[in-house]
Amino acid sequence: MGKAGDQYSVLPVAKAMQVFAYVASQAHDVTLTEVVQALGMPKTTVFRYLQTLSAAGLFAHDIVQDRYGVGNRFRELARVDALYHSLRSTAEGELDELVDDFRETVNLAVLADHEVVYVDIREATRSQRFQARIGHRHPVHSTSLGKAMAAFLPLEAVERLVRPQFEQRTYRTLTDARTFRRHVEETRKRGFAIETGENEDGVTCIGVPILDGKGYPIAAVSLSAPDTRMRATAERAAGALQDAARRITATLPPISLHTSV
Amino acid sequence: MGKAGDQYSVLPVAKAMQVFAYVASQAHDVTLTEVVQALGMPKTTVFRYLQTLSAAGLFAHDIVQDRYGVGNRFRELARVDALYHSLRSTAEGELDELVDDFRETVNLAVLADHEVVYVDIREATRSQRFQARIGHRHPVHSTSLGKAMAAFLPLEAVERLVRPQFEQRTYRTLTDARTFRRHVEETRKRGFAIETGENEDGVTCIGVPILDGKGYPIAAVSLSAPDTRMRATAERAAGALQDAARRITATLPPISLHTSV
DNA sequence: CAACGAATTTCGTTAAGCGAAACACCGTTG
DNA sequence: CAACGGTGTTTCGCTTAACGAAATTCGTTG
Repeated sequence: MGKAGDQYSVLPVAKAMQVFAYVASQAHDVTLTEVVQALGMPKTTVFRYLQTLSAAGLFAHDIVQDRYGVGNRFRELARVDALYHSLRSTAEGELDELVDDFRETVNLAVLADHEVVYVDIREATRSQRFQARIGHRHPVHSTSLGKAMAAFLPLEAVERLVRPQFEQRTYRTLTDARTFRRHVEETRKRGFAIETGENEDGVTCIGVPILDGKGYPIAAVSLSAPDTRMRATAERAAGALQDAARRITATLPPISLHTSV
Repeated sequence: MGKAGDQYSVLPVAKAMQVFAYVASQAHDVTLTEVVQALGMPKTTVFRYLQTLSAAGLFAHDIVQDRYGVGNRFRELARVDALYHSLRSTAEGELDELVDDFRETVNLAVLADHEVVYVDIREATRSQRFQARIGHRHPVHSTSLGKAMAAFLPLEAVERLVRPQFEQRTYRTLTDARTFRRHVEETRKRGFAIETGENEDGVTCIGVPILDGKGYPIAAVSLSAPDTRMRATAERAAGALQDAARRITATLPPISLHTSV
């Protein structure tokens, strides 16, 4: 339990985290003096940390009883993390199998701020020249990942993604709202998304959504390969991706990001 | 989102919590520069916070990829909080009903560090002179709460509670290991615990355990009243407490504190 | 191999975190 | 009713240690 030390540790932060850990692990809401006695820190210091953490929303300060407990913001963060953690850890095995099976690049992504964010990537092939990286973002309209998720969003949510003029990534990129809506609609009926050189010249992608317990698309998996190689395996790929997505859905915790908050 | 401000806020802590919130809400593990760009803080500062939070175990630092993500310690705290939060919020209504029904003091407690810790208390009657307070602790051996939980613990765990000589709280308090084991055994057979003036002169308590999904006693509820008044209602009280405990158990999340870690 | 981007390390400045102590505010007690 | 003990809040100087610019290392890329 090195409280200080680690060369670059910021002491106020480290100590505040001790307070945090203490409060979070108590079954009851705590008082200032209780924390002081438990951790042996000066009263003023603990007071300030409790105030700071409350102001940040991680704690809730019950003014009436003068007690501090874990706050909603913390629970919200924990909920989101639990979902994403579960997503990544159970997706891991599925991604591996897909790579083994198809020897092509496999992507896992979520939707954030109207963009596709890559969460995990398995590269089977050599030239990783133009591959995305974890954390990188691509547009919704030019990726199979984006279209797969959009297709299973409620209509209002889809409309919030629509732009009068989408960014043109390649000469094949769809750029108008009308075409985007049509692609989304086709994807919904088909059950998986196809994107052919719309995001990157010469690269075709098949994407399927990963739905949470409530049927909301929380993420998507895709297989991407050069057009030439993809043509033969597109159908089988779609099936394999859908199977993987279903299995991932099955192990997700029963919480939804869309309903909460 | 008052980042600073609140009179007593400690800036390093407040800013570190921004970093914390950002990292926790991303679906992927993040890099230093990603956080820097997202939050607009100086590189050095963010670096130090990431180091500090990693040292505290709240983050996990993937050295290979140089990425930071939520750590196990955070998840552990979140798990504990979720359980206790659920316990308290669903117990609330039950406690109210018990107080309404019996017009006597009702207690909710957990076991921590070999002691009974009061988590919630409803006082029906006037003289709150000697009532416990939230966060206060009482011995296991002298309370119905403690005996109720001990009775449903595995034997090794019970033995860890045994002392050669227990504290004598009243002239009726059991003080030897032998008697304690006998009480625990009787409580297990009976299904609820009785304590008559062993913790406090003239006060009788009936306690029942609240079991988690795995059958471990995570908490206990008790009804306490003057000996005289309790005699008549003891049987009915035990039944009502057991019903309440069962209902609380049913709504608890499917996590156990005893298996994890 | 040069050049870039990203993470670490150094270092001097100065702001601000710190904690003792004083203060205010109960609820309690004799 | 007044004194008390225990809590939370506020003040106030001291000095520490947080800060961030810049330099450095490291790895990657063209």
